[in-house]
Amino acid sequence: MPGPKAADQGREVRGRLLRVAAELIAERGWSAVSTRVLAERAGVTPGLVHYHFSSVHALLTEAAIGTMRGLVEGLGPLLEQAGTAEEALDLMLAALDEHDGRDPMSLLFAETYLAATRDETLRRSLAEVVTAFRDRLSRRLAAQGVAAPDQTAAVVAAAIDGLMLHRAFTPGLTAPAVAPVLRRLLDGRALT
Amino acid sequence: MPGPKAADQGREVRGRLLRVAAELIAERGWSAVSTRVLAERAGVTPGLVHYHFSSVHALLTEAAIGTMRGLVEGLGPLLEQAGTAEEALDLMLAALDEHDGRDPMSLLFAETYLAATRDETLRRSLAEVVTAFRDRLSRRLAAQGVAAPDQTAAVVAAAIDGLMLHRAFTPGLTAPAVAPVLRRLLDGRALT
DNA sequence: AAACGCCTTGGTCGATCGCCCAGGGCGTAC
DNA sequence: GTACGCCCTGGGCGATCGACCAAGGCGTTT
Repeated sequence: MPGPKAADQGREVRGRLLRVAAELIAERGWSAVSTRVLAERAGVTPGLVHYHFSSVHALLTEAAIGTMRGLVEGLGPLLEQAGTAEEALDLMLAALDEHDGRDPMSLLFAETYLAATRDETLRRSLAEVVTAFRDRLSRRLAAQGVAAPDQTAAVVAAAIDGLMLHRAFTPGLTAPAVAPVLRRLLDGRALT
Repeated sequence: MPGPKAADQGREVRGRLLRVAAELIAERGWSAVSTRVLAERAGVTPGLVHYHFSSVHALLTEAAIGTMRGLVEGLGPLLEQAGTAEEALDLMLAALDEHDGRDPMSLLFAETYLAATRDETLRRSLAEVVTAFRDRLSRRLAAQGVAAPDQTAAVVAAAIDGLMLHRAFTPGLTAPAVAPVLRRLLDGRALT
């Protein structure tokens, strides 16, 4: 058996590289994250990056998907606690208020969306994460009698993402401003 | 006076570089468009790029803003012709149907949004283009008695953009599927 | 003590990057 | 016919890129 002490340190460094990668994707953009900058910020030498990961792209993929999955799965339980559909929407609006389109998490999402259009593997992983969240939201809406819950959940999720993108260059787009409009999306109770 | 013939050819090459740049932003991503690839596809030598433009970034900015402005201003008159708010929404849905999140135009928009978060000048130009369109849509909605037209227009525009992004990895998100849900956004006529 | 295994270092490879510049082609104005 | 102005070429600068590899540190197992 190899030394467990060294193995622990190795895992720690690997995790640090993943966290740094998520930061740098947001700061510099997916394709501008380089081996050397990653290593420097993680406090290791460049060679280590290709020891722990098969390529920079693989590191970025694991970092992005892992971070996004963590956030989405953290949001899930909160969604279950929401009594009404309006409360569920309020939860999404709170997320909108925390992210102005230029913060690390917003940028990580947007960068990953774009990178996914050019990489089949990433696209599948991303679809998994987003679909899982959308299904949770859909079930929540269905339980509240909202019509066409799947489509409604898809539109709400897309609208929140789109609003974050637009907020980056349209400051006035705050949660309180758009909340009344978004609430109309839940008004389809008597329809099909 | 210099030869008008040479000047015309120069303008032609400049325009070709702009068109090629818009293509490559979509194909490779904003920060992965290089001097040499631009020149090769435009059928000129690399040196010409820095003759017509001060930098690659300046070329990309002019190409992106120009293309987006062209599309948005082309959509404007169509919006004016729309009799009802529902018809205006149908126009947006038609745009959604033409773009699946992985076509050149969708990617150009998304890439420019992201690049704008890292460049003040680009951000301002982009805000100008998007705001102009949103104002047109807002006036159209206001004329139809939709409540909170500004906020509604902002949400509709953001939702369409967000849906395009999501369509890239969620194929089922077609215009017919989400149309009934989006139509609820226009139902705020009796409210504030 | 010797052998083993994992983590880590530091340097090097060829390729590519943005940008610059000396010089040639060519039509127009003197 | 000579000079001028614009367009364009091709080569070259230093910097940076992803990936690779030989060598060493070090705790664990024999």
